[in-house]
Amino acid sequence: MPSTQNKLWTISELANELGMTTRAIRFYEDKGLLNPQRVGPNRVYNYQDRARLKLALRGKRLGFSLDEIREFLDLYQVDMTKVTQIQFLLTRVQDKAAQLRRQQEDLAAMLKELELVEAECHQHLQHTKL
Amino acid sequence: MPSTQNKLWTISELANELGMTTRAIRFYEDKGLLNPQRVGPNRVYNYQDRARLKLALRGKRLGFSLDEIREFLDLYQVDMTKVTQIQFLLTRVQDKAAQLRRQQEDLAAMLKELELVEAECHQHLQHTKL
DNA sequence: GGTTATATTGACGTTAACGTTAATAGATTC
DNA sequence: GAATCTATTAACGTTAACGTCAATATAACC
Repeated sequence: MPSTQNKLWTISELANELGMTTRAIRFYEDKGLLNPQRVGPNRVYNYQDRARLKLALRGKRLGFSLDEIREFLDLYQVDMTKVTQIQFLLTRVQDKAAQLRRQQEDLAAMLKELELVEAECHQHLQHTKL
Repeated sequence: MPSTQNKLWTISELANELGMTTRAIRFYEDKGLLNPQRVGPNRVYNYQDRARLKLALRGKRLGFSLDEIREFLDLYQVDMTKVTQIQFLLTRVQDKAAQLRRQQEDLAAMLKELELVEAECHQHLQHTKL
């Protein structure tokens, strides 16, 4: 039974789909974000690799460094049978979440100010129309 | 009548208060983010300069480049008497706002996943306690 | 079987955002 | 008035995140 999970991608297929270069993908591998299988010398990416890469790109859009993104991705690699590992994971997850909530506040503040400027624009344009 | 608006800062005062280096502040000036008065050769910052710098730091926390931050700060420098300038400003403000809303979605998604991981942690820890 | 397409590693180049001296000058302190 | 503090400009150094060749190998096409 062929599942969607069995699909495989070449490096340029992934690069095209996700709007990045093959160079960047290899660079991310150097930095420990990915670890695809090989077929001979060639890299081959599975569904999980692709998911990790997408998560990485989201991290980039949010302004995180590749080091931070690797830390983030590592949160999904923890052995959930070992209690000490889970406890460590928990505190790191909570730290990251707190950081993201601060970032949400920054974002909200920035948006609020932009909306003020927008309203001001509309006002002035209304005035000149009269 | 002395207003809070008349207060002035030296470069190292600002740097200390905002948790950055004087080098960074001068660098931001090179990039056109600031333009403080001078007293002799020395820079002197007023309330507005300080506000701009704070906005810049918020932009940094959100992952924007100094170029993007300058564009953003320039939105506050528009002559609101000239209709064409207002119209141009309006579209740029709306573009920026749209970008921030996409970023909000990314943030929300990331937080949601972290909260899932957190819940999973709690579950596993509960199990081992029994 | 020669060209074209796609892959690899390796190495050097580039841009952003500062850090880090260095050399200099005015202000303050002892 | 010698030393210390704070400021300046200028210049070179550094790290991250890739871009851009170059040399090479395999696969696919005609």
